Amino acid sequence: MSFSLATWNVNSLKVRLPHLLAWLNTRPLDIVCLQETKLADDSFPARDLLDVGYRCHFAGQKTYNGVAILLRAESVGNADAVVTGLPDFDDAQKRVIAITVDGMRIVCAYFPNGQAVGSEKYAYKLKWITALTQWLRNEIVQHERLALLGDFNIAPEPRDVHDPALWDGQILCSDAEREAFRGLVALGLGDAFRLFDQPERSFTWWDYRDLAFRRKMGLRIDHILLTSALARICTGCSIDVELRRKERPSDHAPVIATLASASDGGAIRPSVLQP
DNA sequence: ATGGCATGACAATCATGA
Repeated sequence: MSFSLATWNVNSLKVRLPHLLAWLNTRPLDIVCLQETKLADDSFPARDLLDVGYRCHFAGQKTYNGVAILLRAESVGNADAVVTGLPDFDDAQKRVIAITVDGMRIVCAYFPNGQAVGSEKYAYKLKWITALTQWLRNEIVQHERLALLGDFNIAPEPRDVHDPALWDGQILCSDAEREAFRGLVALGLGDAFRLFDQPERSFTWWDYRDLAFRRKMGLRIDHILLTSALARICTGCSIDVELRRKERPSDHAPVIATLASASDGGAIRPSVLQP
């Protein structure tokens, strides 16, 4: 038996709801983290998702940001210890929701974009990531099995960028952002995608403009990070680019990680977490 | 240096994204 975790920046859940429902019908993922829902909580389509078999937890606002975690009722238990927002970081922007379910801590995050290196939004981005990292340091102590999924708005390495020279030092690729990403990894988290051999030019976001998707001009900025206890039972991680091909797509494609169920005993493959 | 495209709020442009 296996268990799947996914993350997808939908760029408006209102517009992308048909895509999401069709996707979940053909591919029954167990836990799905969404970002940029852009919906106030009283507008969240909980009914439609329940009709296709998912219970939802969400923290949203009108127009901007907004995060949600969907749980497949058939295979996943009830959520506990729901947290929205970062403790000790006063912020009106809805970017974080965390739950405990089936012995796992699931953290869904929409990192700030940062706009431009040196801007006020860039400073906010770095401060926000510092607050996230501080909070997770304690969460990881309390939850051996923790997954951080979301739109990180960081391309961790040059190979995560279609044109590394063009993007070098730019927003999403600056030294401070990449250092912040390594700071999260240093908590004891592994990038699930890099636990496995992957095709070159694997990306999760492509600009709507300039036929960027068709020209394979993308960035890998959406990630699934796992503690070693989960990385040990992770059997695969991939990007579902098919959703980016559809009519009126999100500019992001989902990332999916597959875990062996705890009952399988775990030791599927050795941990390859970086020190 | 700027716009390209998409979304939402709002009612013609503007903020934001990455």
